[in-house]
Amino acid sequence: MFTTLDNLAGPGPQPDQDARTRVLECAYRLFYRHGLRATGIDRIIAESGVAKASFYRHFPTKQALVEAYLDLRHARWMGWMESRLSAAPDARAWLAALPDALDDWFRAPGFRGCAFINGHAEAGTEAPAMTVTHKRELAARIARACAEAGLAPPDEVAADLLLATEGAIVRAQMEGADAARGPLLRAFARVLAGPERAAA
Amino acid sequence: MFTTLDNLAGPGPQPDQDARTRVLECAYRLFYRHGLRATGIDRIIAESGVAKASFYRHFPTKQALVEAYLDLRHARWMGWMESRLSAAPDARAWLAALPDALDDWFRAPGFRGCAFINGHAEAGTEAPAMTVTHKRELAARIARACAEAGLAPPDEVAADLLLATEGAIVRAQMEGADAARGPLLRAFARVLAGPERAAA
DNA sequence: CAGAAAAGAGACAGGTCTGTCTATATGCTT
DNA sequence: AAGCATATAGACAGACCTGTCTCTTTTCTG
Repeated sequence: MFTTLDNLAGPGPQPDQDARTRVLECAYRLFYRHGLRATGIDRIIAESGVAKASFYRHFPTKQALVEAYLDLRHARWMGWMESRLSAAPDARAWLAALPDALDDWFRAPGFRGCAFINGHAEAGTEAPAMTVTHKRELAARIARACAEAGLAPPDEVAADLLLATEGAIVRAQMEGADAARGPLLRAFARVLAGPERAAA
Repeated sequence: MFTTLDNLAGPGPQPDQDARTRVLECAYRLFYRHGLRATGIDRIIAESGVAKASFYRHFPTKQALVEAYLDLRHARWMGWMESRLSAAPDARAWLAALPDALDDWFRAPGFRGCAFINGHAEAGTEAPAMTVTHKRELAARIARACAEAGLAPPDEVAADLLLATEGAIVRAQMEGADAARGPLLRAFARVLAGPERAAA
C-alpha cells in the first residue's frame, strides 16, 4: 500500500505496468486534478498510452472507472493516514496528531481538497456511494480512537472532530494550508480538552 | 433583495420578465442544482424560453453567465443571512444565532451545499474569483460581529467559526442536516464560551 | 507449437457542447 | 412614421463526448 504523500498524489502511469493499471493511475491523477466531468475518456486513453478497446475491456463505462478511482483513493488515503499516525503511542496521541497529519496533507504538492467532497459536489445525488462511505469510515476510525482514549460518547466526539476536519479541508482548498492550520489545531484542542463540552 | 429560503433557492424564470432576467434565474436554479459543467447553455436557453441570439447578447460566454450567477447568489445569500439574523439584539446574540440560521438553510428544500464551495471544487484554480471572495466577505462579517461582541482577537475567532461553518455545510450536504446540527452547535458554543481558548 | 486472451491502432456513430450566423418580428423613441 | 435596439426561430460549424467496431499484433498458456 502507498503510504507517502507523493504516492497519494499518484505515481502516474509507467510503461511496464499492464493496461488496466496504467489507465487507473492516469485517471487517478487527472480526476483528482481536474475533476470528474472535466476529464474525458479520450484524454485518459491518450495519456495512459492504451488502446481504446483495451480501456473498455477493463472499464465498461466511465462511471466504472470513476468508481475504481474513488475506491483506490479511499484505500490510499486511509493507508496514508494510518501510516502517518502509526508512531502514536496511544489513541489519545493518535487523535492529537491528526491535525498535524492533515496539515501535512494540505501542504503536499498538488493538493486540491478532498476527492470525495469534490466528487460529491460535482455529481450530487448521482455521486458514487464511496463519496459518502469514505467519510463514514473515517468517522468510524476516529470514533474507535475516541473510545480507546476514553472520550465519551465516542460517536459524538468523533462527529465534532470530523466537522473540524471537513472545515479545515475546505478552508485549505480555498485559502491555503496556512488559513486552515490555526483554526484546525484550536478546534481539536477544544474538543479533546475534556468532557466539559458545552451542550446545545 | 430576496430574504427567504425559497427565494434563495430561486423563484425561477417568469414569462413577464425580460430575457436577461429569465436566463439568469434559470441558470441560478440549474447551476446550483446540477452543477456548472453539467448544465449546458442549450438547456438554459430552452428552459428560459429565450432565443439563442438573445442569450449571447446578454452573456458573451458561459463563463460570464457563471460569474453573474455567483454574484447573484452571493448577494442573495448574504441578504438572506442578514435578514434571518436581524432580530438579534446585539452582536453576541447575532453570533449565537448563526448556527440556527445555518440549520434552517440546511433543511431548506433543494439544499445541495454551498454554491461557492461546489463551484470551487468543480473548477479549481480556474474558478471565478467570487468563490473565494464570498467566503472572505462572510469571514469579514463574522469578524465584525466578534469585534462588536468583544471577542478578541476577532479575526481569529471568526476563522474558528468559519471553519465550523464550512464543516457543517459539507456534513449537511453529504449526510443531511441532522448530522451537522449537533457538532455545529457544540463547535460554536465552545468557541463563544470565552477567551480561554486552548492555544496550539 | 498452437490456440486463446489481451493489447494496439484507429475509424466510426450518434450525441452534446459552445458559439456564430441569417432572417424575421416586435416594440420603443424620436 | 422611421429607425433602432431587442426579441424570436433555428440552421450551422467545429469541437468534444462516450461508446462500438474492425483488423492486426503481441503475449501468455496449455
